[in-house]
Parts: sequence; structure tokens; C-alpha cells
Amino acid sequence: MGRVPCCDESSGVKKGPWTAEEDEKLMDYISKHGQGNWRTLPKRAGLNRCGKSCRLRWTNYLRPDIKRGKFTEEEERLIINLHSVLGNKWSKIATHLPGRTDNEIKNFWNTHIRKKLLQMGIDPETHKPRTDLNHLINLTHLLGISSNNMAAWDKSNINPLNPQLDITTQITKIQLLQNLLQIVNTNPYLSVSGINHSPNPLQLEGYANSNVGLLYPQPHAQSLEAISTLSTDHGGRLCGFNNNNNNNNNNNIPHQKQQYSSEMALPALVSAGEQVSTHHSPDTSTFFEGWEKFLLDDASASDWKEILELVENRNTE
DNA sequence: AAGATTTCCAACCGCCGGCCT
DNA sequence: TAGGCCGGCGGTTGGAAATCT
Repeated sequence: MGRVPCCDESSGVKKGPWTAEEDEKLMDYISKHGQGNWRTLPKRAGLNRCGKSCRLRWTNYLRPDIKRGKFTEEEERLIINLHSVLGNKWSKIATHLPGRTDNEIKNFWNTHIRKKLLQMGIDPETHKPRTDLNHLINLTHLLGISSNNMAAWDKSNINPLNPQLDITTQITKIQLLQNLLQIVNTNPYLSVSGINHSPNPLQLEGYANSNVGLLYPQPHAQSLEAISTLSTDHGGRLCGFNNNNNNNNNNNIPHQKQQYSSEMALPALVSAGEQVSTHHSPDTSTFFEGWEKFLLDDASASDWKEILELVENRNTE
């Protein structure tokens, strides 16, 4: 036998927003008699409401220990961390935030945090970097790059080292960079053989390990080592991209060109499912020089255009 | 200024597990 | 053991408020 509804439709109980008068009746009753037996409470309190509705109103709104106002950064961080461990267990998460209700936390997650994580390139369900193509394209747009709008690419603006940028923009760009690094690092197509760690991990590792308001653990040195297995060609440019998929008609970029541009294209290509292999001796510092070029715009607009078109074409297939 | 669209959140809905008989 | 009841939980929604065009 199925569960009997708490309040059946024909009983004529009121639904929708609570009035101040109803709130007062409920608070008055609970202050005198306490909680308990929500089913019979409405009648005893003189309310034409379902018991469940009364309980919800009390626990989510009227309870005297409820904290009002915006969530603090500390609370936000805590929610994200707890969610990464507990998932959508809002009531469990709420037990760690005194004065906040599960409903409030759930709403805050769905309206703020979720979007924020997506913008940062983090999957809010798994708390791992997003690697889907749509996101990759969004990333390029966030960085101010578009294959349709290369002329408008603000070269200086892409550089997070630029002191003219405000701190928020700098952090955003650094986070995007970190996400790209993580995409490279976490993609199964990447080989991790032949690690040869360079003792001079570069400027960027400083960013990766800094705590400028970042919410997530940043790539560990070992991750950076794994990335460093990618190699450079005789001209000192990063390569290791080897496209073996000849069935794809949209991919007609000459092989040499692919190598030439791979220092920027790598995350895109890896994300697109390309095989990445290593042929040469690893060189961490050269690899990161590549990333610095990416940031400082040492790549030509035409390189970017080809790369982005490739990714976008694949996305529409 | 006004209509359209988006954002936000209080409240609802249905399911589940625990307890009681 | 099965049925009934209750409280709790997470997903979803309606509509007010805010923002955009």
C-alpha cells in the first residue's frame, strides 16, 4: 500500500506563501508547546496548513537560530569542500554550517557556486576540471579569443602577469591557465613515460602553488613533471602532438604546422581526443616557455584560428 | 518607460527509512 | 512480518524581484 498523502487535495488546506499572521501563530504555538507531531500541530495551532508545510516553514525560516544574510567566503569555501566529499547531502553539509539550513545551502549551491565552478572550468559534480569541448570553447572565449574575431584579440590582456590588470582578472586568468594545465595532466591520452624533472620549474609553478584566493588544490610538482614529458622540436618548440586519425576530413593541417602550434593547441587537441605521444628528450623549462608564450602572445593569430576552427568543427560533427 | 528575460529562493512534491502496532 | 504513520531529505517549481534590451 502506498503512502497516504500528508494532506489530501480535498481537505482545503492553504498552500503558497505564508502570511505574517500565520507565522505569528506558528511561532506562538511552538514557543509555548515546542515542536513535535507536525501532523496534528496545524489544528492545535489554529492554522489551515498541512503539517509538513508548518515543519518546513519552521525549519527553513522561523527557527530563531537561523542565520540571515549573505554567505561569507569562508562558508562558501566550506560548502565546496564539503560537497566534494559528501555530494548533494545538503542536510549533512548544513550540520557543519551553524544557522544555515539545507534548503538555503542547496539554493546557494544551485544559484551561485555551481555557476562559479563551471566558469572556472570545474565540473560541479565531480570537482574535477571539465574536459568537454563546449567548455574548451568557452575557455577560449573567456580568454578573449575567437576564431571569428582574431583581430579583436587584445594581446596584452591575455597575460596574467600584466600589472595593469586588476587582481580579479589576474586570478581568473591564472585559474584558467591552471585548468588548461589540469586538462593536459588528467587526460588519459597523455603519455607519462620518460619523466625527467627539471630543477627549475619556472615562474608558472609559483602561480600554481600560490594561494591567491584559489579554492582548489593546484597541480602538484609531479603533475608538472608528467606534463614535462611532452617534448620540443629542433627549434625549441613544444611538440609531441601526433595526429593519426586520417578519417577526419576537417583536419587538414599539415603535420609540421601541427607541431609548430602545439604549444598552444595541446590542451585543445588533447581535449578533442587526439593522441599525444613523446619522441624527444623532455624539457620542462621549454614546455613552460611555451605556456609563457601562450600567455604573452607569442603565437600568431593564424595559428589560433586554425586550432580553434579545428576544435569547433569537431564539436559540430 | 515598458516589455522581455533572467535570477533567485521559498515552498512544494514525492520518496525513503525508521518506528510503532 | 506487514501495514501505517511520521519526519527527513533532495529535486523541482512558481512567481517575485532584478536586470537587460
